[in-house]
Amino acid sequence: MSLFLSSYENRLDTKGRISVPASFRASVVNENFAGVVLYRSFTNNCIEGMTMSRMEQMANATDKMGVFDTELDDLTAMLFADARPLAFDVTGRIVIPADMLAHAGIKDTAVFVGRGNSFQIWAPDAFRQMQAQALKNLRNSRPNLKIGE
Amino acid sequence: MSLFLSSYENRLDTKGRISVPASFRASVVNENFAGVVLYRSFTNNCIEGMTMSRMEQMANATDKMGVFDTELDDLTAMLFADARPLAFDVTGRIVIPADMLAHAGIKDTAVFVGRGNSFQIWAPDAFRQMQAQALKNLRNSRPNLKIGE
DNA sequence: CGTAAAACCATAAAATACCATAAAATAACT
DNA sequence: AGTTATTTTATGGTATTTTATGGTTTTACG
Repeated sequence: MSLFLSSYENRLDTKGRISVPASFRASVVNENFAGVVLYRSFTNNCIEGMTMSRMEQMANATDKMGVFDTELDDLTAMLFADARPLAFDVTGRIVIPADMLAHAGIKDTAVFVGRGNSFQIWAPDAFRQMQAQALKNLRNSRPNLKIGE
Repeated sequence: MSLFLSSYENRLDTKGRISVPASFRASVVNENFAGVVLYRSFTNNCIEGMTMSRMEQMANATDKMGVFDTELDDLTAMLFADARPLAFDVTGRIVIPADMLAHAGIKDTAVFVGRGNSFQIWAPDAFRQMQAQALKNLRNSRPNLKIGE
């Protein structure tokens, strides 16, 4: 799976349609499902997005942690219940459900934000605030991510 | 992956295109993605550059640390959201986005600076200043790099 | 029906592919 | 080695395609 990188600010039209950035669509082009899966973020006022196959990976990962693991109950309850598969139309647009837009405070413009193996959708001002804070945090304490060989 | 070495000063044309040094392109020739990934440096007024496969390694590293790991949130928020994959054109040029040029203070000329497994892009004067300072620092306190047993 | 969703059509701007050339580097040949 | 021939590289301009976005028509369906 190719990565979701960079950020793109697109507009919703009167019918609620919004173009998924072309480069994001390219990350999905080899998938069985020609679209993305969205769910409301647990941690931020934003929408989480990923490919269907990654959703399947997460289902497998929860299985590995034990089918009756109580800690995962809440996660799976939210995650899979809230997740909505949205197919692209012919020009690469989706219609984001109204409750998701409300959760992220999105009105007429949204930012698609690359997160590597997944992505997020933010309201523009909330996104810029989050970015500024992240940069601030990073400058205070550099995280130790090792790549190795 | 072969190393990014030496420094090259190239010019941007009116459309913002700039040739990636041939020797840097040679370092990417075996990659799936024929281009480089750039992001704004967190610490310097310059642009960081790397290969796509290195970017993928970072995504995999974050996955291993846990999908909902909070420690990496800030890093991934900045890194993947800001990273831009830029494919070479037929003659080996890329178009560096305007916000990145602004961040590095680049106008019509830029310096590609080898950094081993990665590289940087600087405005010429800022680069020379940085080099001078680095030399000064090195003369004051020699680093203790040991090779072999 | 009437309403929502999906399919279809159109277009300006932005991104990318294409073509051309001079300078620099490399190779070939006295 | 010195000169010439060939290739590569950096750089410039133009043409074509893609993308985001808007509107309209048709289909699905309660």
